[in-house]
Amino acid sequence: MSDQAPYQRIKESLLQRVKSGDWRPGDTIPGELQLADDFSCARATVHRALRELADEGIFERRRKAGTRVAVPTGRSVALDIPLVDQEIRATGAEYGYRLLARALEQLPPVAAESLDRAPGEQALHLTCLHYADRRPFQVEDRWIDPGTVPEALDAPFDEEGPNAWLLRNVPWTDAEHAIFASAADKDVAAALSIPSSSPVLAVERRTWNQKGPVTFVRFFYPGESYRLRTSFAAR
Amino acid sequence: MSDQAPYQRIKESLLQRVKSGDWRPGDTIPGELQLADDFSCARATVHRALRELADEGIFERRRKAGTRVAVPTGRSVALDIPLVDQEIRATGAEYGYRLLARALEQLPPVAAESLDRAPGEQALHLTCLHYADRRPFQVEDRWIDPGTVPEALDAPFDEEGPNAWLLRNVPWTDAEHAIFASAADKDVAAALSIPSSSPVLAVERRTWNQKGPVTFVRFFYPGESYRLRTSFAAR
DNA sequence: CAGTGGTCTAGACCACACT
DNA sequence: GTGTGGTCTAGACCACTGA
Repeated sequence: MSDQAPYQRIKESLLQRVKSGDWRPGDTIPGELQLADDFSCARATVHRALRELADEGIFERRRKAGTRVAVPTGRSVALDIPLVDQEIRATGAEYGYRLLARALEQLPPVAAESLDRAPGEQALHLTCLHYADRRPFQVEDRWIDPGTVPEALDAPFDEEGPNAWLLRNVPWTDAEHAIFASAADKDVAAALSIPSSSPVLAVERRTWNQKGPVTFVRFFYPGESYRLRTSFAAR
Repeated sequence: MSDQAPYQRIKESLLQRVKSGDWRPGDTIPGELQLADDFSCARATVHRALRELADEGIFERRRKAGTRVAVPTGRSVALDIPLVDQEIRATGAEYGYRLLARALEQLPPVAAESLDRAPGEQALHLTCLHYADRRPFQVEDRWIDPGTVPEALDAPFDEEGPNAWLLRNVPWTDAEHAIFASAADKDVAAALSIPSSSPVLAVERRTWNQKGPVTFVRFFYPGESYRLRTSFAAR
């Protein structure tokens, strides 16, 4: 269990030199040939360690100039946006689901734009509530494009959430996310059992597959009580 | 400009097969030797393409079992949390900075815990406002640990924001982020020129270096008007 | 046990960017 | 020009795991 690949040991060793302050931001570190000699391995092995650390933002590499320690900025953070049911069960809580509304409706402007359609066109609108230990955890406000996903018109969504159904039936290939804060409107507040216009955290997702826009969804969480976190410090 | 490395072309080619629906989630794709033959290259070249796509969550690989197309879940999203001034200037707006408060104060419970200190101990507390085109864009509420960063006690922070100062003087090596929504308290609301208890998006960051906790900071953005976005769809 | 992915090596050539 | 990183190859051995 203490056994790992050489390139892994080299990565850790190099990272340690950075974390310990031995190498500071801006410093140029030895070249690949030098390091290969130090670690008694092939240049390709050192190269892989350096490349991966550069991908993680630890180093900056330039031909001829060499490899330098990057200045840490608060950049790219890997955020996990897990499936609700898994997220809830992971905390040990009991997961519950309820369909609040399901109807063919005219697309409001935002949803229309996201699905690349004209406002007023019809789409399947779903409102769902996800519970953790019987307490409201998340409200899901979803639009499904009936052009791309005609099968959805026949799905009841009363037992299984649309997320799980879509993953099984209409896998997406592209997605975009946005995160923002807003004031809970009447419906969201009622569903979450919080005062109207309380702050809520909104996670918005648009997905596509090869046929076109699949779905536009907003997840609302009660403010303060829910946090998106970075699983672990990358560096 | 249409020239790229073989492993890149192979990555795109494989990705295309997934995006087009040629290979669907759960499908097992050909083995490395087969693909190496198809693409007329060494197995290592194909291996790199497959490994990177697996790292990106497109494939799942298991010895003996082979490589399969992964079921897309809404998982790990790479979020950019850029430096405020760069973020503002990137939009073409003029960046402005103002120090609102600077004092040695007793740590409130949350900040104390983040800095791994007892509540009531003293730390440097800064409140700053960042403007885009002379309009309030972000409020920064920061605590700096005077044990780890004694130099900060001598820094004025009246011209330069603490973020830039810290990056230059006390690079961190580890960081944790959390994102949540909250109601603007009196001070934040006043600074951002929004009604009290309006929703704000909060980004919280704790950083460490080899000496210990460096800083605990919360950035507040007006709700609705600010969004954290994924730069591009990974898949 | 056999097949698949995981890794390493030694050598080679190339592309870029400093000097 | 020249040194650095970027990539490819051919071959090898290993480790895991499904049949």
